[in-house]
Amino acid sequence: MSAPSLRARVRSEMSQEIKAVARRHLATDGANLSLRAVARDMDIVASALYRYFPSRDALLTALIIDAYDALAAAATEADAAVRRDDFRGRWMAVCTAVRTWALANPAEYGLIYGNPVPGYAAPPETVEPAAKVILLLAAIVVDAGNRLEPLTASPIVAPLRKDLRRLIDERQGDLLEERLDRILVAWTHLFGVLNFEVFGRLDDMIQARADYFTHHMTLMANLTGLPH
Amino acid sequence: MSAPSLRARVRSEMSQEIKAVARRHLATDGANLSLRAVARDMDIVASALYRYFPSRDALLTALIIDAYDALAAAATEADAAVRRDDFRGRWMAVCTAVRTWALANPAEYGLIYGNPVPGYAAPPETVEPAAKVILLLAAIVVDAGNRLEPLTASPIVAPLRKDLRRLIDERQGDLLEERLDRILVAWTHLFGVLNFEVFGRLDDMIQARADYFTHHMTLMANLTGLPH
DNA sequence: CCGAAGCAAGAACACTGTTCTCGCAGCGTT
DNA sequence: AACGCTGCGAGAACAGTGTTCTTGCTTCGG
Repeated sequence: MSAPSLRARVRSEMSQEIKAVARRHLATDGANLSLRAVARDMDIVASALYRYFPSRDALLTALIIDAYDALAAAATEADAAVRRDDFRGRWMAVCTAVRTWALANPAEYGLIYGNPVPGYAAPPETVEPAAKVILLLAAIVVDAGNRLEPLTASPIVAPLRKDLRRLIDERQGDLLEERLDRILVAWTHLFGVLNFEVFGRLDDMIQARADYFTHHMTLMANLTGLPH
Repeated sequence: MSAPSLRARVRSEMSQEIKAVARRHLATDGANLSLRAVARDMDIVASALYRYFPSRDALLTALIIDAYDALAAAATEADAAVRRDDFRGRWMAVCTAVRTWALANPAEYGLIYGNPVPGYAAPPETVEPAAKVILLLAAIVVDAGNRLEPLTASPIVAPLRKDLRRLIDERQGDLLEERLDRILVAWTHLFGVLNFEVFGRLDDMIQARADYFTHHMTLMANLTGLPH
């Protein structure tokens, strides 16, 4: 592997800096950041940005991909830091890592879990990191294996069961439909709470928001039958 | 009460039509609809809109308020159509009414439950209709009274308990903290599922989406102890 | 019937994303 | 060493945006 040419290196650094500046603008202007404004911040003329990103949407897409990757990385790292057989510890570690990242990067979180931008279709690079969190949760449950607690009965109707079966088979997983069902409930809830918290819907409702979050995700752990 | 002057009437009709056209544009352009475009659609020059709304943000605000009101109305109506002592029936009626409205008006739903717009602070007119759904759910639980099932134990930490107590007292409600806690869980979950569904995150994951939703909200009814 | 008020039109300003052209720098090759 | 190619930034230009202001016209109330 040869050393990258100087040109290539400064090009990559430039791309990174553009994204960094754009990320800063994201925090204040949300998804409608201005290309010309980030160009101004870099003492660059707006058209120069087009050497690096073919359009504003492309820049946004790059930011979205980075956000997915960063969130997935934070969650994965948190999981890896806990003893493998401490299932509840891993569960809470993943959940709070997602929350911490979301609160630290609310604009980027909003970019990936808020309103989808109008004309925009999620590029294929995002599907794998987007699935990462739920895969981590599922892995914890699978690892818990026969130590899982039995589930409170709640019948799953046939069509839904088929969807669940397909999802399990697609990944060649070893999981009961009922169990995956609860994982989906927990996953849904995780981002449900976070949307409310990050988007400010809990502001003058709940002060003990960390406790609130922990409590919710503990209930979800119970619901999926994670051992105590 | 005197009849409104002709001027006042056409003015109000004009405002309504502006909002109607804007709503149409909302569906395609999302939150960044163009004032000039809605003006064009009405064979009107853009500056004329300023006779009715002082700014684009004001128009968006009006749409947001309308959306809150419409959603609250749909939920209230659904609840009212069910026998008072059919608690689970009322619960599911409210939930599916919210879902039906959200799926029928995805753009407006995104406006009120998606990314908050950057510089924007929710006007006070929105807090009451915004709370409507959770109040309806709470009312169902309160009405169920002593027919509620006991809750699976899950300790609530002191600071969070204080928040719950305050919320109950603010409305002079008759509710245990534990019970309100579960209502909040269900409320969070309701909009968690809907965000995923409306924003397309379930698209190639779950086909039986109505079943999925019903199942989730049934689990939530169980979790809050609604009688069968 | 007349003055006041409400309204729509149009021009203007400061922005935006995007495209195109034009020079200038760095690179590899003959 | 000189050439040309390629990547880059600057600048002008275009279409479109939100917003403001001025200018007339219409409609209303006294």
